[in-house]
Amino acid sequence: MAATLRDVAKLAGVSFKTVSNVINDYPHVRPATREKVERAIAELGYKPNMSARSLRSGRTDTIALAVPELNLSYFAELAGLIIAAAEEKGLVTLVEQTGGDRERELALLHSPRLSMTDGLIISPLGMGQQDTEALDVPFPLVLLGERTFDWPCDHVTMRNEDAARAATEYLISSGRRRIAVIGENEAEIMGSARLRLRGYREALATQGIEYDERLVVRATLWHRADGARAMRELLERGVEFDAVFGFNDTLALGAMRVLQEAGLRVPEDVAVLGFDDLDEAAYSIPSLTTVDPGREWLARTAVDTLFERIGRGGAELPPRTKLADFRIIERESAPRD
Amino acid sequence: MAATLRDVAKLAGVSFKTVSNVINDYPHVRPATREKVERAIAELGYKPNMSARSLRSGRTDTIALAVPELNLSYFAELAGLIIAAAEEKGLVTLVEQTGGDRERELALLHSPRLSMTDGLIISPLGMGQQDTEALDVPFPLVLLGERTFDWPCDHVTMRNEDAARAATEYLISSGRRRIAVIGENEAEIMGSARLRLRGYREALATQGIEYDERLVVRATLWHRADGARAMRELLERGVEFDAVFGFNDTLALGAMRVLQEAGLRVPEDVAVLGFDDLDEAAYSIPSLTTVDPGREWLARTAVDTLFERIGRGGAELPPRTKLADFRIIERESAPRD
DNA sequence: CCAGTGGTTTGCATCGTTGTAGGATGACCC
DNA sequence: GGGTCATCCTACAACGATGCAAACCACTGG
Repeated sequence: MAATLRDVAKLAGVSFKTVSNVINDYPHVRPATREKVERAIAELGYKPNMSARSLRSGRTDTIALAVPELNLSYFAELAGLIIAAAEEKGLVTLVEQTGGDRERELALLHSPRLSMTDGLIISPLGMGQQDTEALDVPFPLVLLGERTFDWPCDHVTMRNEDAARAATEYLISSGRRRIAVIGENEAEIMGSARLRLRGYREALATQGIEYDERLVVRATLWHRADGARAMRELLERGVEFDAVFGFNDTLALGAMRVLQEAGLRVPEDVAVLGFDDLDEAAYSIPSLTTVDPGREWLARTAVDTLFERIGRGGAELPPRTKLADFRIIERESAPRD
Repeated sequence: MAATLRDVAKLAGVSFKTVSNVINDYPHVRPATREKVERAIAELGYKPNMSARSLRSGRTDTIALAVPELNLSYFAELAGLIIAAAEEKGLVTLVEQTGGDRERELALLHSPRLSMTDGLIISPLGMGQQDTEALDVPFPLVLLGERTFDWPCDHVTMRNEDAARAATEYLISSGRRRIAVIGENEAEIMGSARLRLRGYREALATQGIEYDERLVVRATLWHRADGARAMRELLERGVEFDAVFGFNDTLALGAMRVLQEAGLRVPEDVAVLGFDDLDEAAYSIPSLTTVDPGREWLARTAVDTLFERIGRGGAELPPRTKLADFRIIERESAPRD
């Protein structure tokens, strides 16, 4: 069927190894020979067989990316950035969706499928500290998006806790006192939910505001519908509040929608603040004040970090943790004061 | 390093071929032998080497998916559905972003990278009829999302034209007469833009409404910001209009945002109708009336179609075109009357 | 007791590439 | 003219799996 090195070699009148040398830019090839070979390659439309190359060389130039769901805008935008960053390094990306499910995350780490890749970037949701051992894998691995415990691999993470504290303080400094949060999820041991909640509580404590758990609404998934549902629940509880901190933009936008349906004005009656700085946060009505967690930096750094480890000597590097800078993007839903 | 068939075989005391037979569920293996082998596999943590398997068997159990950008919610949601559908069939998915760029789309079709996959699902934007030949490729290919010309491969497409006509008629029947459209793009020869515009014009013609090109606003990319920009342009033109048909939801949402900033009420002053039925369309304020193009069906059908062609005999199947059903989802931004 | 049968296991070639080591060629110098 | 040394090219052996065909092993029946 498809042409192989040998076919090209026969046509060019050289040994098939010389063709291989041409393809791999081996320096000692006479220009005349190189040209002859290149003509033959063009004529036959020869393309190297990647499986054979991988088998022989051990490199696949492919990485795997595991995210909960592409349906979640945050992960979709992140995946897009990672795929682009990988491509710049000559890597293609294989995308897996774990649904944030611990079993599937663990299964993925042991999947034979990974032998088709040079390494994995995973954004885990379900795994907890008890799974530390599972991360001791024989291939390059970068953990993404969580400030975790002392795990034996590279992390590229955001300042969840600091950012949540800063966001809460921002709301407080703009005069809000009864700040609800949406997105709490104690099941997710290591996840952002816990860390963001902690940041929120720290800010309250620092500012001498009492923590009221009636203002905390759970949301295990962070779709827009979950934000809407959570806000309805909050309204039903009948607690007073003058601000809502959504643990991500999607939740915040869903919640904002319900607030407005209920006749509450944003930001006059209730300020709303999100987390992620999604594309759409700038275009909601009102536009959403949010935390930019440095997503682009995260994506690029994750790929760079993985790439270093894939290269030779990579296995010897000590585990590294890299933290993105965040900033609060002020928009209409929660003005500075 | 990693264990191979031979290591397992030595430990189990059988030939390495027997181990292969166990792994591939070859029927004639004595239960006792099978168990012995399985124990050895477990003990060594053996995982088959996918590159070697692919090289030998010619199958990779991997498909490639090419979309313009994951940053566009429509394609992110579509990609998520396709990856899930592929996984159900035991396939993993490699994702490429073309940026809707013709050169990159064409380059992809010739990429040696594809020899790592069993087939490609591509959602082209930049390619036109002049590229028909480029689609005559030696591997399974499914074209997605456009009603194209007579191309020599499978299409799975939506009824762009019919749906746009129905959407426009919907607006007309609700009493609107000056219907603006956002998203026109004549550069994209074969794309949805052209087809949706055609459907729009047909509806106008049928209903005896004159086509006014001042109501047509261009948008080459379909991000939210483009919708916003287009709406600003429309407002500056000073033409009257009582409805806006965005060629996708993202455009419509961006436009709606600008409308409201300008003090126009949706739907009282201007009705807004989108296309795609994104998750977020249900949660905007007001919620967005839109066309559901049958995305889930599209994703599943694309994978099924590719899968059939990957299987043996697939090359002999004639090119097929499959059309998804659409429906109009009535929401607040454009009530039925 | 041996040929025939069917289940079970094995040996060998092979997929298309790259790595290693060494052979051929010609230029250059003493 | 022979030795040395780049430069260029080639031969051969892997990489780890699967497909094919043949070998092996009970059994059975004549």
